Amino acid sequence: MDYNFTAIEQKWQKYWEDNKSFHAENDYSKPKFYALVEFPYPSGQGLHIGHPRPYTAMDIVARKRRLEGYNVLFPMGWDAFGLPTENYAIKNKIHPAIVTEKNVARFKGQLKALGLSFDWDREINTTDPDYFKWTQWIFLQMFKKGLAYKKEMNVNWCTSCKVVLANEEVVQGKCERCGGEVVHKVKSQWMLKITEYAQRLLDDLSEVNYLEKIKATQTNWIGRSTGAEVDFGTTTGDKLTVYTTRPDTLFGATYMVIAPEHPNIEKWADLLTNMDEIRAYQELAAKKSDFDRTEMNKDKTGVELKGVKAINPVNGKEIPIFISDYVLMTYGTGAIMAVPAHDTRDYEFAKVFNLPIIEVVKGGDVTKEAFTDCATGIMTNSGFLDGLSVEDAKIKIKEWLEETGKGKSKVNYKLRDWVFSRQRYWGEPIPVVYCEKCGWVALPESELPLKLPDVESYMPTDNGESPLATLESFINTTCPCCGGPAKRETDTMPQWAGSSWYYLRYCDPHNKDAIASKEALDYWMPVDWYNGGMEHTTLHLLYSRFWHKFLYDEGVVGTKEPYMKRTSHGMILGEDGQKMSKSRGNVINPDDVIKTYGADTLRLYEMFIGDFEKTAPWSPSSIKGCKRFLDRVWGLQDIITEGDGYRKPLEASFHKTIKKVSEDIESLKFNTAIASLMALINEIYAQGSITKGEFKTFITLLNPFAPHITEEMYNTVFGEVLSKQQWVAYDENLCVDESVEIVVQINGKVRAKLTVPAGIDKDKQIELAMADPSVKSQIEGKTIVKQIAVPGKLVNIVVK
RNA sequence: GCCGGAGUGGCGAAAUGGCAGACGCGACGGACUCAAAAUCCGUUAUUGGCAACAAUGUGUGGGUUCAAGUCCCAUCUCCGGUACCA
Repeated sequence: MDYNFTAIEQKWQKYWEDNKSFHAENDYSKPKFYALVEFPYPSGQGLHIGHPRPYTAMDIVARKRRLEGYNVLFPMGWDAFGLPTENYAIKNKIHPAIVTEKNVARFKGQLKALGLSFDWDREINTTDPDYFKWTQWIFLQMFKKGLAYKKEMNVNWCTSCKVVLANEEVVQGKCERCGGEVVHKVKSQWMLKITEYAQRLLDDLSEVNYLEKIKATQTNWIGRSTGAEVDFGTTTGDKLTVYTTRPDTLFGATYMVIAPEHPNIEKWADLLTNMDEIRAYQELAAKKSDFDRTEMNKDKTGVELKGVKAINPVNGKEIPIFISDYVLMTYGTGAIMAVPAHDTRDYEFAKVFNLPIIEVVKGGDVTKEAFTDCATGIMTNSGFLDGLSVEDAKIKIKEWLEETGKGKSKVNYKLRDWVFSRQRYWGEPIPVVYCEKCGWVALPESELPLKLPDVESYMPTDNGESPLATLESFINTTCPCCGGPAKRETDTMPQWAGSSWYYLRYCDPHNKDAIASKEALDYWMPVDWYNGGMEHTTLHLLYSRFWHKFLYDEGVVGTKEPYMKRTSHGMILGEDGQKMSKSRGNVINPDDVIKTYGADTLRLYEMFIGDFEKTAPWSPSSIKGCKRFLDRVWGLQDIITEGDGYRKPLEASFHKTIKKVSEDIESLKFNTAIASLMALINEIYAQGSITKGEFKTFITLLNPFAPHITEEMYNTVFGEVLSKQQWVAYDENLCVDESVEIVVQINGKVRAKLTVPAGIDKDKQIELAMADPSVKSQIEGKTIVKQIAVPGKLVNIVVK
């Protein structure tokens, strides 16, 4: 009963392509549905076996929506700027655009072989100048609004390759490519002020339907905290401002710590008597990579600033100031008040440097450890706060700070601005020039897109500049503002740029005058359902929400949020339960699977493999079960009989299965949807035949999962094209069998099973249970305490 | 440390508080075959029993309930993310 899947799949893929079967119409009167999957990075390795999982899932949703009568937009494109292509180009001295073209062709062929119902007329590519023109345009709008700015930043610098590395290229403190030592180096970088949108990015999570874990991850990443800024005086007459979430513990502040990079150190240089020691510590801290700094976690180090003291504003006491690398310049004010009694890090530091520890909240034992879990405690040793609860003390001290002008309430975020520069070739050029007279100036829009020039080598320069920096003809230009000589920016944008707005371009991908037409955006946006990897939650997903909100403020888009619903899929692991990798030798190639079993089987198996949201190991033997199922489906053609409706013994099963499949697709429970179809086909084979009406329903339900075989079979039997038909309906009333089996429990243990008519009421059910001979004998001579009945399910008789 | 998530047969996994193990894989037995593959039929949580059946069973220990894989408290292990964030 094997079927020729290769011929059938090629036939229907060609039919869909020739007939533009999945073309999203620009008919704005129809109800729309916008289904989106993350566009892939077209790597040289070709499609990974993990790619079809989310793609098939959303393809199923898209196909079902079309059958339900929606105008569906389900597009695909290429996120093609990026490092692997550039590294390949460097190594093989070939233009990255050529590598990209080759990789895209391969990926496209592979995706088409999966029978995914993308609208290929809307294909986009982030490296296409007609596309990145608008990426650059958005950057310019941000630049004009002051959201893009230059800043001196620490970057990762490989001392061996002499290049700037992205964080992803730094593995365990070493360069991913050469294993060389990676240190920090200060470079001027373009930054985007995502922090300006922190509160809105947080607030508007309540308006979207994302998985809870996605919301939680974004919330934690944004990291809002409330507290106060407190001004400490110093013996120099300057003030030193700290941020704290625990202003209530101000009386317990026995010393201060500032970041090694804190600007006040330079200011006080003349007063400090141990400057040599301080300098040495600063150098040590600067040399440390992020890796070393976290490794050094255990032992607190630091140096006291001798010659300057701070004054605790609440009691006028003079306290010492230290520098230590556990205080970060990038968070809060780069300075902290240390309350060793109620903060673990401050406690450790105080122990090392033998500093006083004053308990200000009762309840712990501060001679042994810091008492941090003290939200319900009572204040002590705290002057006017004594006797108050921590909660009340927070309010009172904030009032005091505001009244005395020594501080104020303050909200802080962990979220930091987005480092937007890359000293690389294969990215969008940043469309600004530097003029001695006018500073940084935006290119006029008429000069967009600013294309990448051809260069000799794609290798970054010796001092870490982009390869573009070697091209005098590219760099030297005139200032759009004053007409004088100016130099172009040679940094390019990060890979995240092109993917931050790509979903908008799909709405109107060939528009020459705008990102997309207003009508197209108003009709298609927001994306109704966006599925993608959890790993993009704090980067791509957050970045694109940020850009969308900016475009909303600019009046370009009409919705506050880009995506209404966001779900996530689990990874597919190797047969050994490990991540697939060449070195482990557990990689499965989708081309091989399609050749052996066909695309329908691959799709079905990836959906059947387990809970869509969880990781799942690949199983070469389990996929056979899915092929076997499709062979059995193919065999239905041999047992078709005339007839329209559902025959009695199968009627309830059909209605139940329609319901189950319809609902399960909506909640991503593809595995149980398929299981119910398998159960149904077992019932059909037990009957020995299937009517045309039953066949139609079965084939339609299976169509989103296995589109090729179902198109072929439908076409053979009915002479029509299934993807143009309608989804099937069920009748809730007909989902119940005429009679059902119930269990009779005695004291919670199953003692008998009865067949009763459906729709039976409680009393009747109890009556029937009590009449059962085996039940009768088992409760004989005992006292009935209670009788519980769940109609259609069970009876429980409690006896003593 | 903190934030997520998960612990159920030989394996992948199912179960609105109501028969634990649907569906699939594998294994075992049978049919077809000269034989094998494929296919079809049957069995398959564990223990005891020829059997009807009984007892046990969802990481561990408690609890709530007529009834707990599911709810509550505690605890262990694993996976993912994140981390001197004041």
